Amino acid sequence: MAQHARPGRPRHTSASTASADASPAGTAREQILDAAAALFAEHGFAATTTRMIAERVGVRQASLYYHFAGKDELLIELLTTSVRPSLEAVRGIESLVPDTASAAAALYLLASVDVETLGRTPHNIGTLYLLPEVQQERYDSFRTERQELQEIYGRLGFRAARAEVRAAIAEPRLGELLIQVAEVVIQIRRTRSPDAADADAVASSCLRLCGCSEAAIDEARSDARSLLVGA
Amino acid sequence: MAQHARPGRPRHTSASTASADASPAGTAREQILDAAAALFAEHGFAATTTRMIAERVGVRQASLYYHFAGKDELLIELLTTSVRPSLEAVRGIESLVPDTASAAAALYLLASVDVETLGRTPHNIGTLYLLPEVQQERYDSFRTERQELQEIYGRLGFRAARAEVRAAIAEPRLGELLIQVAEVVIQIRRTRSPDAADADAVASSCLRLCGCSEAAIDEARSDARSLLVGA
DNA sequence: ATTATCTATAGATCTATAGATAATGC
DNA sequence: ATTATCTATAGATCTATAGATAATGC
Repeated sequence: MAQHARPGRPRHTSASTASADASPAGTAREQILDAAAALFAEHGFAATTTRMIAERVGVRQASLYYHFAGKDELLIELLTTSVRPSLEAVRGIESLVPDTASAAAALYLLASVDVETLGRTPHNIGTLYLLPEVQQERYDSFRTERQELQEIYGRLGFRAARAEVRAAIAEPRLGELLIQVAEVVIQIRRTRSPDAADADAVASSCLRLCGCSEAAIDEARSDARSLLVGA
Repeated sequence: MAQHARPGRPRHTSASTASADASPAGTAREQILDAAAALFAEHGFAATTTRMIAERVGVRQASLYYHFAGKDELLIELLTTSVRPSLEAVRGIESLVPDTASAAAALYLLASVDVETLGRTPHNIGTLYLLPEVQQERYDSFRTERQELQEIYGRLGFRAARAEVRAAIAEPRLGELLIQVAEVVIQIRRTRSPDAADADAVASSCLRLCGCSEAAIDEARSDARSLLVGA
């Protein structure tokens, strides 16, 4: 085993590592978070028991409590460390994009980055935001962040939109629609792995939904690529 | 009480009806299903206990089992009786629309009806399809139906799409995107009540996503209305 | 007699804590 | 001595069943 020998009583180890899973270890803490993420995403929060998590890691149920105060803390930690950074990555795009670039290029870039991020998170962790439990007040701060992302979509989309669309759909509504389009990746991942074609389809769809012409979309796509290289 | 006196031991009745809820009764069975729908949608399936359901109805927890074999049966019944019919309502649209009408009008109509239905179900019951539990094999038949709806979106959308879009996005992918746009209503209902402007915004967005021009959208909107009147 | 409820409770969890133990590291 | 696990278990549920009971209806 490449596992570096560390202090502490050894694990019970009964066929746990034998599982064909890709469990490249990491610290015990990371292993637990990874198992919890996979199970929360697949079964939901309430339906996932601490025993299920422990079994997947290969430790006894009670051992989780050496690393975490409780089940809630696992979800909080996952929302904080895995989902929040993806929002922050995206947050910079609005300011990063120079005024000379079209809003359409910025929106294309935003959607691409968002889709890319959601598409690569382990265990489709983006689903955690959709869990019914996260609707509770208790998780307000996380929903506030999604709200912020939605507003960025709204602002960029509104700037990119053609006049008729701006007249028909208010900015906040446009934000709701665009983030919804980007999050199709979460649904896609339930049945298959999204690829580059999906990323382009989603980003282009955001622009089409704003009423951009095909020529404008082609331009935005290539502008977005040069922005990405320039950064 | 307008409640018609029926056989059976009376309920314990401790301030249960005092709750400010709109509980226009109906049969006990209906009351239980209504309570379950509200709680499943708000807290999820696993996090909702049979005690919570019983309390909302105003009966003792064990009394539920006179009407239902178990908690699972409640979810099955809700998926069957409340969600399935909305799919069936929509299913007819594809065939109903005469060939003389544009595919764009048919897509506009489909999205409008879908949004209307999702927008009016009690307790935003459309969320039930999104519960993690419904991903399990056990509920395959219900996901198959959503799949069918998605295929209808794909076919109509592909027919309505302009050539450049058909070249860029395959029909099944288009279906995924369009159903995702329609289901923004479920998200909207978490914070506010969707209105007619939302319905038009969603339906128009579906057409824009297919690359339709504003003129084509205006025409589709008015054609959809006359189709609705004609039926 | 039939119906729809109730009370009481068994059996199966599930979360979290207490205290023991088997390693490493000084 | 410190660390990370283990075993054992308390206390709190939660689901579902058994059997009693309070109505109506014949």
